[in-house]
Amino acid sequence: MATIYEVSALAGVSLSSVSRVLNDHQHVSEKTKKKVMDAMQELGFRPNSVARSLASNRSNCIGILVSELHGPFYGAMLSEIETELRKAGKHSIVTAGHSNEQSEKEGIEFLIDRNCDALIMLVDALPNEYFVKLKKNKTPFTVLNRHIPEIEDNCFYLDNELGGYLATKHFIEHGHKHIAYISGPLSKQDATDRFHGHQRALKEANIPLNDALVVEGDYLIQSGRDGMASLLDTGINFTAVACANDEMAAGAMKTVRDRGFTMPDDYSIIGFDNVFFTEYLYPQLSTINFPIKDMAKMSTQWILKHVYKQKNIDVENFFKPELITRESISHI
Amino acid sequence: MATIYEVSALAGVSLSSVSRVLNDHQHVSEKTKKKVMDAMQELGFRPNSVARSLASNRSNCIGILVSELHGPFYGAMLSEIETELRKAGKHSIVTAGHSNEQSEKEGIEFLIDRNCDALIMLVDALPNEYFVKLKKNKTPFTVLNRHIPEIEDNCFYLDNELGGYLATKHFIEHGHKHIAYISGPLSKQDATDRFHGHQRALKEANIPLNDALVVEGDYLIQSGRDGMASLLDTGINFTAVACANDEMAAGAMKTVRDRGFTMPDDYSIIGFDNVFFTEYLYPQLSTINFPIKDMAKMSTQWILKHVYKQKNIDVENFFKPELITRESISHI
DNA sequence: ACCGAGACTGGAAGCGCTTCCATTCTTACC
DNA sequence: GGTAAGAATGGAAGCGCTTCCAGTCTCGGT
Repeated sequence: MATIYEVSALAGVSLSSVSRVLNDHQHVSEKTKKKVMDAMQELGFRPNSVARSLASNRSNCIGILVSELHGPFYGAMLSEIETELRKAGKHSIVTAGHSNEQSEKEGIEFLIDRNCDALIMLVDALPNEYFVKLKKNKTPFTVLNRHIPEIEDNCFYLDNELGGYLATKHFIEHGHKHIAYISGPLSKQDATDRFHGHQRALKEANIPLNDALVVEGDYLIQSGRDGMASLLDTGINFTAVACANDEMAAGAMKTVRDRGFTMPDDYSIIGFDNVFFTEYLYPQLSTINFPIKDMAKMSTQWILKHVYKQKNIDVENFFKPELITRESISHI
Repeated sequence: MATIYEVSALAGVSLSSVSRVLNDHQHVSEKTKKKVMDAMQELGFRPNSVARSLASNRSNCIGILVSELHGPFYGAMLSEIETELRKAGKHSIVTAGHSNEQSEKEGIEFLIDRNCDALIMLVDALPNEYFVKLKKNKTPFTVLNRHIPEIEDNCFYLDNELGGYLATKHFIEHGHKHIAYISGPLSKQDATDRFHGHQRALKEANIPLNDALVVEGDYLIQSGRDGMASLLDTGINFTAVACANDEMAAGAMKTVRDRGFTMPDDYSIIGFDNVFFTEYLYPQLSTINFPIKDMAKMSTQWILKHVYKQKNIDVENFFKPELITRESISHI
């Protein structure tokens, strides 16, 4: 691979000049610019981005840390960020944190050590204080699906409580009074928020919360199956079940069908997130939309604005969930 | 961020010694090792990986190029690779090629320019010759889901023809004689291979191929819906439809149901790939297993063996598909 | 013709690390 | 005690680029 030296030699100009045209600096005459371009062309020169990054302390790379690389939710997010970044001529380096404090930390350090210009993170094990401290570092960052009061501007988050409320309220409006709930892991903020929304809707309708009708899952499909099974096993009468995410809803639907019941006649179900496969399910799953793509896009806008100083960018940190009505809920 | 200079000063040893302990070289006494470690600890030193990479021409990073960052198929692959790599203390830099020749090429150059030690690619726009040429470069690589005869060792691929054969043969064994086919984009090798398998199974059973019962899709769900609709609209009698991937199968199922038919009684359906959501569908989709995780894992093993010289690694390039029987196929 | 303000260009010092080479220190052994 | 092989260390030259600084050139204005 040719280096800038060879280009400079072939073009008959100095290193600095080559560097200047490489970086599109002002104060380079058209003549030398052309000479350099031709030489680059001839040599098939491609700048070594590692060297550039070392010398300039700039990488044009954004580090992305998500819990997992698979799954509909993270997939949508990654894809959106990558697309937006590429439009702006930036690149993404993505790594996974596996919902584990140690490996989340390693991931962040890895990205910083690779000289990323900024970070976009969606993680759940690291505590808030970590991010508050991290802000003292030089690498700017953004946090998704999390509200950290001390660094609000860096956060992009959804009103999860409202989402939970909307879901259960929708059931109530359809005449349901006995509503079960399969929650996410209550150690996570979004899970508790969603659950609180559920409780608020119940309270508003003067329906007491029946603890026996609440089970805690882990956001994975199996826990939806198991959760629904144990709900059914209680023998308590209920007609609807709100799930804290779509995966668990899919699991619950499976159990309902395995037990010989139908949906939505015997049981109405609602999910949360509105991931792509909710439309493939039968019946199609009503759910709460989590505008992850919008949030992902917005967080890259934030970076374009704050890190690369692009103008005319408006940033919005707070997002509202919306009810998506499909076929999984019946009137009573 | 502290540099190696400060460590060397604090520890009272030379730069070289610090570097030696950093790289776990032989010929460093326990004493100086300890001094250096302590100094690093005290300064919270973290090596600048960009500088290391520039100086050593090694990055401990593997570049990964996939068509898209979302989707069940790529997600599974990315996740598997990242996990395997991390186990070996390596990192991944992932980028997307968007099934577009230009941007695939850019992606590859980006990864090479970032000094990746090796590449893992799953792309479909770039022609075979590109990879044959690429092999002359210094960066080793691996290609998934593609058989390029000239560089067979670098390829990890599935017997797609066999998969197509297995699917249709399964229908035939269940008494189906009128079998429709929704293919992938026939410009892609895997799509034509799968289709050829379908044809072979038909031929073997002395069933003539009815062109009117073949539609070409693009592997996306909508084309499954549309494909099934136009199949139904032909008015030709058929009882089963083989789809070249699961997404299109999900789309086809949707159309079947929208038209008021049931599965598997009115129509039997089979997919291809065995992505995670096939189990969520109703009826659960029978399909052909594409061992993408195994292939992803194997290709990282290849890299560990050839790039990082790890021993005791056996590499297998060729994978066999398997039939997964679930609920979407009836006997006739 | 002269001056100064920019425009343009080149030189050279770094960015933070690795690694080759040379030097010094140990140790085992005769 | 002397020697040589090998272990341990330090010095210094890069890796390929950016960027500051200083010097040269150009040109309009007087």
